[in-house]
Amino acid sequence: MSPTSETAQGGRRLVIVESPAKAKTIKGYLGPGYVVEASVGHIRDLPNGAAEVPAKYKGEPWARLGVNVDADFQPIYVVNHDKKDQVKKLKELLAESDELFLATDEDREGEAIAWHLQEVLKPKVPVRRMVFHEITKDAIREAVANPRELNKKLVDAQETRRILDRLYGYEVSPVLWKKVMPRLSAGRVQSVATRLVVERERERIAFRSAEYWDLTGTFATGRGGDASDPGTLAARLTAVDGRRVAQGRDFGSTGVLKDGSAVLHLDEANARALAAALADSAFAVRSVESKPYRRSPYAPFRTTTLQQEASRKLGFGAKATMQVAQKLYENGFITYMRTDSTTLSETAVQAARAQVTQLYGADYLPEKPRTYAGKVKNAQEAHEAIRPSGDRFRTPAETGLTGDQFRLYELIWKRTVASQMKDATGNSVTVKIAGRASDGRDAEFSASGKTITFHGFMKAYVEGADDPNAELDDRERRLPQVTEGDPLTAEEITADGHATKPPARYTEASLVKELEEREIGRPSTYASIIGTILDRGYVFKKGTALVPSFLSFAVVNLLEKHFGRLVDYDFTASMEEDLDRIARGEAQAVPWLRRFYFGSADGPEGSAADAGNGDGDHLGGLKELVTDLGAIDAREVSSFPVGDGIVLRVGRYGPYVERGEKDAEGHQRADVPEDLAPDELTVAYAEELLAKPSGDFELGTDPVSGNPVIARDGRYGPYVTEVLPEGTPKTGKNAVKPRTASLFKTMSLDTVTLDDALKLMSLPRVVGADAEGVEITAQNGRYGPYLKKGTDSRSLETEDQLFTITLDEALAIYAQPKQRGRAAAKPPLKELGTDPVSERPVVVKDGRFGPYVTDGETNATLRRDDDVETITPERGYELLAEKRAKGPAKKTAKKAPAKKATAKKATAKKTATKTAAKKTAAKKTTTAKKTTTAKKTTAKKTAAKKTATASAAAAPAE
DNA sequence: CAGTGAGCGAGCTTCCGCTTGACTT
Repeated sequence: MSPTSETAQGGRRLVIVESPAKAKTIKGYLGPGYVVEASVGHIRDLPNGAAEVPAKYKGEPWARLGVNVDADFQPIYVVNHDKKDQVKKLKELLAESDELFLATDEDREGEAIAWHLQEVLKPKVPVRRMVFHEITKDAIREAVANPRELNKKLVDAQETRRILDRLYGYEVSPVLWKKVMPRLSAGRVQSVATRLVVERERERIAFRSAEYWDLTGTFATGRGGDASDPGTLAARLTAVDGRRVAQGRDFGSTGVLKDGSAVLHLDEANARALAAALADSAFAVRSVESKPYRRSPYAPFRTTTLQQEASRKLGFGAKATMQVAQKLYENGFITYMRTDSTTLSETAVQAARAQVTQLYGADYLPEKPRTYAGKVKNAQEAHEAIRPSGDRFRTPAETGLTGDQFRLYELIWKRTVASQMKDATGNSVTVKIAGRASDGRDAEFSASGKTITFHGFMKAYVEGADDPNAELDDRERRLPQVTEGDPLTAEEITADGHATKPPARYTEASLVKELEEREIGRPSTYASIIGTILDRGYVFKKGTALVPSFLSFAVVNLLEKHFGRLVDYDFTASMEEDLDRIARGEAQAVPWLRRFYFGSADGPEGSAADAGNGDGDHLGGLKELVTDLGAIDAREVSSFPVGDGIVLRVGRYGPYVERGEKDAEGHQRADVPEDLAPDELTVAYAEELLAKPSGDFELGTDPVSGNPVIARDGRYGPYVTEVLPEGTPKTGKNAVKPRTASLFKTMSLDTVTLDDALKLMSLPRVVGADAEGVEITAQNGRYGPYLKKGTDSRSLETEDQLFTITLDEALAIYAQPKQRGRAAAKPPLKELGTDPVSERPVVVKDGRFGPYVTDGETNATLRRDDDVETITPERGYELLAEKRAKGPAKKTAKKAPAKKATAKKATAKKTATKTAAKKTAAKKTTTAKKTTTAKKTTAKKTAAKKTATASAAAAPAE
C-alpha cells in the first residue's frame, strides 16, 4: 500500500524536517496529501540574556542563567527571535492537517527539536516521529509507513547537555570578566580548543633544538640511466660500525638524545671527517629487501575530513569550505555537509561503482562494495557521508559549476568515486650499501624506493598532506636494479647538517581534526569554534597557523589552575558517556546536574559531573568554584616570567612587559605588540621593548623649549606630552612636570600633528579677568572643555571655544546661574506622563550610559530593544517598576567579600553602606571612567582589538 | 599606563548546537 493511496482516504499530513532543502526533496517523494515544511533548525532555546527572559522570571536570582538551578534545573525556553515567523507558519499548516510527522534528524539534537516542536505547536492531531538516514524515495516512504514514538530519554540527554553548556559558559565567563578582561568567554568546547593551541605554543617555547649531522652519498651502478633504471641512487648514512646514526626522531623536545647509548650522534666535525675518510672507499650493495606495497582508498568525506582536504588542496578556511558546501547542498549537488558519518547509502555505492567502471574500467572495480566503519567515536550518524547527490553522480563537467563550487564538488566527487576503487599495489625496496672508511670504520648507507604497479584508487584521488615536505601517497621513487654484492662507486659524499624543529602550530584544519579525535564539538560547530576563539582574541592567524595570544595564556592559566576539571581534555568525552547513560535510562539528569553544579561530598570520580579539581574526597561543584573568587589571584594568573627579572603581564589594555615593582626605583614597563607570537618573546626582545617604550608617536620638537613632543595612548585616552631632558627632577620640591594635554575628540593619535600638540599644550589659556580681577581660564578636562574662575567652573560647548572664546562671552556665561551639571542642563528627550505608582512625572533623559527613564526618584536605563522615539509611557512605567522591584533585592542578597580598601574610598557613603560594598564597587569606578574615555580612536587599538565598541567604531575613516 | 572640574542612572558581556536568510560592505 503506497502512502499516496493512504492519503487519498486520509487527509492532509504535515511533515516537519530540519532543513528547507531537505523539505523540497522529500516533498517530491511523498506527493500530494503531504505538506513538507522545515523547522530550520532549533526553534526554541534558553534565553540569551536578560532581555529575553520572560517578565515573570525577571528578578529571580537564576534568571540570568535561564535555568532554575534551585528547582531541579528547570530550563526556561523561549522561541528564538528569528524563528517566530517559521513557528507561526508551522502552526498555520498544522491547523489544516490531520496528522503530524516529526521528521527531524535521528540524533540527540534532532530528537530534541522534535520535542520542542511538539511542545510549541501543541498538536491536537495524532503525532508521529519518523526517521530516515538517506533521502531516497524508498527510504522516505518506508519511514512514513513505520513511525515510532518520541524518545523522551534522548531528549533528556540533549537538555542536560544544553544546561551543562549554559551553566559552564554563563558561570565561568563572568569569572574571566572580573579577573582578566570584560567580554571574554569560557565554554566546554572553546576553552579546550584554546587550551590545545596554548599547550602547543608552550611546547614550542620549551623546545630546544638539537643539531645533528649525517652523510648523503650518490652511488653509481656503472650502468647508464634511463627511465626505468636511473643508474645512480642517493643513500643516507644510517650506521657506523653497526651503530645507528642519530636522526631527528632520536631527540627529545629538550634537544637531548632520548637514548644516548643506542645511537651515534654525529656533529659537524665528525661528519666531515667521516666523509673524508670515505672519499676513496669502495662500496658494495650489502642487502636488498623488497616488500609488497598496498594502500587502500580513503573513506568518503565527513565534515572534518572535507575541511582538512579543502584546506590542503584548495586553501579554503573551515568557514569558506562550509559556505561553498552549503551552496552545493542547497542546489542539489551534494548530500548534507554537516555529518560525522562516512557511510554511503546503497544507491550511492552503486552510483560510484558504475562510474568507476565507466571511467576507469572494470579492472579498477573491487568485487564487493567497500564499506567504511565509522572511525569517529561519538558519531551520531544521522546523515550519510558527504557525496555527490542522486543515484547517478554528475561528473564535474556535467554540473556546469564554476569557481570554488566546481573545485569543491570535484574534490567530493573524486573522493567518493575513489572510495569504491581497488587498492593501489606495488613494491617498496630498501637497499643497504656498505663501505669501509680509511680509518677502518664500517659505514652503512640506506636508500628506499617505491614503485606502484597498479594505481587503483590513486588514479582518481590522492589525499594531500599537512606538511609540505611530506610525500604524497602516490609518489614513486625508483631505485636502480641492484642485487646483493654489486659493486658501487661513490660519485659524491656530502656531510649534511640538520636541526630538530619544534612541533608545528595548529592550523584551522588540524585543530578541527584534533577536536574531532577528542570528541569535542560537532560537525555543525567546528567552523564556528575557530571563529569564536579568533573573535575573543584568544588566537590569531599567521598565514594558516593559529597563534595563541598572551591573553589566551592568562585565560588558560586561570582555567587550568582553578577549573582544572572543566578544561580537562577528557571532560567532553566523559560527558558524552554520561549523556548516553541518561539516554539509555541508566542515569538521571537532575542528580547528574546537581553534582556538576552543587558538587557532592564524595562519589566516584571520572564523571563530567565532577566540576571540581578532584583533589581529595571533596568534589566542589561549579557554583562553589565561581562564588568564592578570593583564591584567584588575578595578578598571578596573568603574569609570566620572561627571564632576567622581566615579567610579561596581561593587562586590561593588552599585554605588556614589566621589570621591577611599580613606583619603585628602576621600574620599567612597555607594551607588547598584540600580534607577537608568544614563542618569539625572548629576554632580548623584552629588553628591546623596555628600552624604547612602544606606542609613542613622535611629533617633533617644541621650537620654544627644544623638548621632543610625543603622542601616546594613556589610561584616559590619547594625549600629547613633552619629553623632558634627562636629569630633570621628577620628584621633590624642584620637580618639573611635563606639560600634557588630552587630544580633542576630533583628533586621533595617528593624525595629530606637532602644531595640534603645541596648541593643546598651550592650555590653559587665560581669557581675561572679571571685574574683581579674578582670572578666567579656558581648559580641557575630563568632562570636556570648560572655563574656570577660582573654584567656579562652567562647561563649554565646543573644544574650539577654548581658543576662540572672548572675555565678554566668558563673562556672559558666568553672568548666568550655575547649571547643576550637564545632565540637568539638558532638557528631557521625551515626556511620558505620570507614573501610576509614584505619581510623579516620568521623562526620558540622556545620560552617561545612554537614554534612561526617570521619575525623579528611580532611574532605569532603556534596554537594547527600547527606542527613545517609539517608547510608550507604559513601557517607561514598566521599566521603573522593574527597577524598584529589583533594587532592594540586590542589597541584602550577597555577603560582602570585602575585597580591597579601595572599595570604601571610591564610592560615596550612601552606596558604600547600602550596596554592601560589593567587590564590584572598585571595579565599577574604573569601568565608568573607562566608558568616558572609551572614545579613544587610536589606530593601534582599533586595529588590534576586534571587539570594537560603538564609539571606537566611530573612528574617522582613513 | 597622564592627572583635571561638576554631578550621578547601569546594563551587558558569555555558552553549544541545529538551521538559513537578512542584513550591510
